[in-house]
Amino acid sequence: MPTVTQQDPTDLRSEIQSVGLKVTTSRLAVLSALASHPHADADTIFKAVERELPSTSLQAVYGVLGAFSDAGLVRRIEPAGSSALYERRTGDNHHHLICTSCRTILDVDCAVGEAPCLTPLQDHGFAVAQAEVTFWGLCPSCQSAGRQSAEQPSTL
Amino acid sequence: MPTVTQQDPTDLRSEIQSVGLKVTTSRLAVLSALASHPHADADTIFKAVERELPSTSLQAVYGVLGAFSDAGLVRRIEPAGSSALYERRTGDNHHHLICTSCRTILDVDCAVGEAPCLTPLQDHGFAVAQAEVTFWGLCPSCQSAGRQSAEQPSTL
DNA sequence: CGCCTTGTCTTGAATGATTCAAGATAAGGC
DNA sequence: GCCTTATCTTGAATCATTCAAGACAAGGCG
Repeated sequence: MPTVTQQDPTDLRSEIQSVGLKVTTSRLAVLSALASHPHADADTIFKAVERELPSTSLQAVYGVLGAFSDAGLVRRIEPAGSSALYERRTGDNHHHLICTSCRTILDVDCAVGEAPCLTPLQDHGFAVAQAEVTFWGLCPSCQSAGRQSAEQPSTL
Repeated sequence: MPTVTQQDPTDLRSEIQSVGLKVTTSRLAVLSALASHPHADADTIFKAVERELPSTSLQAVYGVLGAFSDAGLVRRIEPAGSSALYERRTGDNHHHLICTSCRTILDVDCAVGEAPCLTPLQDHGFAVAQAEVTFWGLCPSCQSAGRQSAEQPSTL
């Protein structure tokens, strides 16, 4: 087998096995593609995977991403105005900083330690399991280019 | 004209005028429907409006909601797994508490005063304009019914 | 080491939310 | 009350995502 991944394939393999999923070339390729595309949608991952495995179908990518999400291997986010995006960094409840102009996405550590934002002011009796925080703003390069927000500006 | 709204129609009328939009029966009906459906999607509003104005089209509702959003009259939110939802409460950057089982949505005041969460730990040079916070959990009645989360549980 | 079961992938098509476009209509300034 | 222009109606297109049926491959077992 030629060099298929930028990362030790053994790691990817055992990562998939550790959650009880069968190891397939599609799954290895999707996991590898996620490493180089930290916040990618299904189609972006499909195009990346397709370069190495031309027979791969978009539906297979959806299937793999779904299985990975269910298994907790990847995290699925759905920012307003985007299709679903997938990322490998899981389990730390980090948040996101999204540029309203170019839609660059960066990770932001959880604002107050471990699970900070977990407690809203009024919980209305809910058993809160997660707080999802998205910061919207202009990234440095869009600021200097004088670009304006395309979304999510009027809401504040 | 018969009684069309649960709320003083004059208020609705001036609210629409105040943002420089023409006052139409569709717009009055949509704004009124939003009062009784605090976090409704376009189709729900359409069905409510249709009861009073049978000639109304879904596309008109989309158009009205789009115009209201642009004008800042209503706020559009897109929680993961939902279609777009609209609410009248704007300008206070409040947050949302969503039941992962029945998808009930409640408003939560901004966690730390005025615009608290506005400052992430690392802003990466972004000009942050808004912080959007969504709390996911089980509502009281789903807890006592022993229901489980349908979404968004594995991510924490 | 090869078979068998079962999960996964391919192909093809359906769904649902949302948007686009063209012509008909109504709001509101004059 | 008329005219301009924004809005609404009707009809259709788009996009992400999911469903379904059959072909295929992973990995446990003999």
